[in-house]
Amino acid sequence: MVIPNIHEFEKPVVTVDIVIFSIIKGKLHILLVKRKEEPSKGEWALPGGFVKIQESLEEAAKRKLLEKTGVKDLYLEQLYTWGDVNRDSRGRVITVSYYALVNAQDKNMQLSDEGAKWTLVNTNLRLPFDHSKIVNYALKRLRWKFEYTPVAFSLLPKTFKLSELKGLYDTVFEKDFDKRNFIKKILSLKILEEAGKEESVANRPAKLYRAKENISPIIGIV
Amino acid sequence: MVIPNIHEFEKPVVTVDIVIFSIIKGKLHILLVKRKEEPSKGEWALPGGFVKIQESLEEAAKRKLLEKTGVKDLYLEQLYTWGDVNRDSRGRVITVSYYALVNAQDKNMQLSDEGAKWTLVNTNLRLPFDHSKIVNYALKRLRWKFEYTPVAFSLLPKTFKLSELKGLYDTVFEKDFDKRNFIKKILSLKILEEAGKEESVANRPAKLYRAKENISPIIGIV
DNA sequence: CCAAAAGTGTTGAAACTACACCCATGG
DNA sequence: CCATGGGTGTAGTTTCAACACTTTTGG
Repeated sequence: MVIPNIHEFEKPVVTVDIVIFSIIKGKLHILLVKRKEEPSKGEWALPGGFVKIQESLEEAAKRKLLEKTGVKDLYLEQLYTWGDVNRDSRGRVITVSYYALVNAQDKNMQLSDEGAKWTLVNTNLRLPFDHSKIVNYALKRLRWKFEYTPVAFSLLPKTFKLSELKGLYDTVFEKDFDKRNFIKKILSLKILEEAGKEESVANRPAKLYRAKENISPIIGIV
Repeated sequence: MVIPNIHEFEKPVVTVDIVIFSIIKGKLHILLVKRKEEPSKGEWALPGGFVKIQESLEEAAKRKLLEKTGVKDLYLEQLYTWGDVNRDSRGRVITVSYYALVNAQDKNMQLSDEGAKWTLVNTNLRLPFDHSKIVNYALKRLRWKFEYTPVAFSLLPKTFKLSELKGLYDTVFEKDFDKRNFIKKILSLKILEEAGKEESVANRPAKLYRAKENISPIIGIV
């Protein structure tokens, strides 16, 4: 068999960059890391790195996630691939961006080192490279996913109160949904099942729910 | 300034592959080209090729489109990036897939050569590499876009009859939408304006419409 | 006058919005 | 008994789905 030499071409470098979302104190945050190398050394940027020749894109993203957060099982989805010629001063670098949802209560969760921090999401974050664009894009996608799929549960512990779920939607959409309508809508989807009650709280204890096992991906919540 | 040598890593090859949709005789087709090289030489596959070191991903996709169809201005959108380690027998090849919508009535449209053909879309196309997966993914995205955005007009001539627009939705969704409800819905969106009447047809002439200039991207049609 | 495609309204069902008060618990 | 957050129903409005006949034109 003739195998043409596809390696004659000058090749770009391929990286992955990840927007890691989590809820900290009820607010939406993303993980940033302090860059250890030029360019933009010392600045806070999205975690990411080179794709090894023997790992798939998703494997590369998972490897980075594990390194930075210690968390293995989480929601991970490809976002978009950014390939402008001059997006990186070191040369031609194409980056495949991903976003991930991690549950901050996860017991395995721990930031790798002092060079990582959770930052409140807002659309005016100033980040190096085209990372601001990537974050804004991730936020759009996250909202879309929340609206049409049951992805929200990835940001919550296994069992949760409906008020926590509503709070999550409130934060993600920067709205204050109507409590009664929200609960009505969610329950009508039949994707939740009851999972006991809150205990020893200083007020009426809330019912707990969990997501059913095989819930369909498209729901249409908002 | 210190510029670390990011070129020490073994680098993958990056290509673009394009799913080019068009409507031929009222049916949804995609463009396939006959491969001139191994692997899968002689088989029909998606048009695509290497990304040059000095062009963006989108430029690469546009270049390929122009080569294959002669059409310059069209709807082009990135789909997904496929990066499994063994997706190409020649070595590590990452492909950024795009889809494009071309209006088959476009006067610039002409297939480049005998090595290209329009093929009726169905979900059982057997194509080399992971191209079948890419086509199915493109079809999903196309439906979503049709449902929520006014992208359909990219597949029609500048002015068109509502029955043509409905026919397009019928094909894309493999349904037969109700004529009255469809027209009601489309007109209620106020994204169309009247543009005269059909002439010299053997039946009642239809009103023609065109898409307004600045229509918002999200509509919710179906 | 015939064939062909265009055009046009109504009704019942379902989904959505807005809105305010009582309940259960711990301290 | 008080403070805190949990829980619940209705009515008006809008959107959606189903459905069939008449109109205009050229031949």
